Amino acid sequence: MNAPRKHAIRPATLEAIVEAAIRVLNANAGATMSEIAVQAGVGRATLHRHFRTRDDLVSAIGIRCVEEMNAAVQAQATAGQPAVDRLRSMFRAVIPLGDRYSFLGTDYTDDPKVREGYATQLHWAEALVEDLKDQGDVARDVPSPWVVAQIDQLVWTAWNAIAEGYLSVDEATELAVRTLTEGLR
Amino acid sequence: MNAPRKHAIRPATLEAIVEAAIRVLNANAGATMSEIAVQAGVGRATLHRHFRTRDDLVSAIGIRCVEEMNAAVQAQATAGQPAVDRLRSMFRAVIPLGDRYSFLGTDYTDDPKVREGYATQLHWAEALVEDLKDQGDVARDVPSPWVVAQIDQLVWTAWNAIAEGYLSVDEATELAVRTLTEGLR
DNA sequence: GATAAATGAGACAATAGTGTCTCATATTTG
DNA sequence: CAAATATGAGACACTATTGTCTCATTTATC
Repeated sequence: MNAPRKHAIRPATLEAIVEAAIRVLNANAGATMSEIAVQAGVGRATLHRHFRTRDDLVSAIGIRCVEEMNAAVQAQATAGQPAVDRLRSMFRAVIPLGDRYSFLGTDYTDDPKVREGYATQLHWAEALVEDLKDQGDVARDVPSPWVVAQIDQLVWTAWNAIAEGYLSVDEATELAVRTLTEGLR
Repeated sequence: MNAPRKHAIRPATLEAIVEAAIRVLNANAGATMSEIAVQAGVGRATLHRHFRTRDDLVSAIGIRCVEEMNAAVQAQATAGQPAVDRLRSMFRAVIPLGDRYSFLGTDYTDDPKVREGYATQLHWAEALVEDLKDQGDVARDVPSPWVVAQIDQLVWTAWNAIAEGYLSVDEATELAVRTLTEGLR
């Protein structure tokens, strides 16, 4: 089972590759293996040793990002707090990840695990929206898909605001919650 | 000046190429010239005859989309209506264009005309936000870049809702205005 | 209908990226 | 320190795409 296969990867190397791939692919969805290798500070051959093809690499980091997101989301989902507080917690946990998973929207990986992870997120978001409606934080006549989409977009807007430096994480989180429930009036 | 150069393009051919390019590139930012040619129903050589390189073609349709957007936006900006009504008119005009210019976000063209057109839009949006604040439709303590970003995102969310068929253009427009000002409570 | 020009189809070289391999070097592990 | 092995560097064949060119055919224009 745990046979020491040839070309086991060094943790530091794997980490460098994955982080570089996330960084580079978010900046440019069509980035080449060479670019990623350079940014990771490893040889191009090393990339191919551990991820046979480019698609394998893209899938791998897709899976990683989705799992990261789900972990952040579900860590907040357990508490028996009011729905708005869970929404706020979720925003605060997910917003800082904005720059890591934004490529998932464009560089769509067909990997079933990515789809599955995304479906999980969607399902959780729908449940939260249902709770928000129950509590009267969101009106019943608003289609749930609209609310879910809005939450998605707010994460991105918030991360952008932080990246551009005109809001702190807490301010952006608060403004996101406010935008969704009360609007900007 | 107007010397009849060789290889003047036929209007129908140009139209077919541009429309196909917009369609194909929105679906797949990395689409090849061959794919575009097939979708346009023209030979690949014809593409290169009128757009020397692939970048030229991408720039050209980038410019076209931005100009289209600006035309739609500015047609609504003239009237001396209240700010909210202008916001609503703008949404109704721009939302249906969602599927044509969404690629501008990803397949970023460095063309100065695209940048310029985008800057124009941004400038107009900022002015509208200022008016909304003056009218009390948007609170003064909300950073204007946040409001502008929110408007941007709402256009995309609204178009998506229409594409997925759960809202009409009018419903989506109304919901967008409502989301921005009153929130979803 | 005759002429001119735009187009389609295909051949072509050039380029860029992928994936494989080898061997010397560096690093870990005992 | 010694043995094992992961890595870096580079060569290599292969593929896909780009951009150019030519020539026969279609389309527009007079």
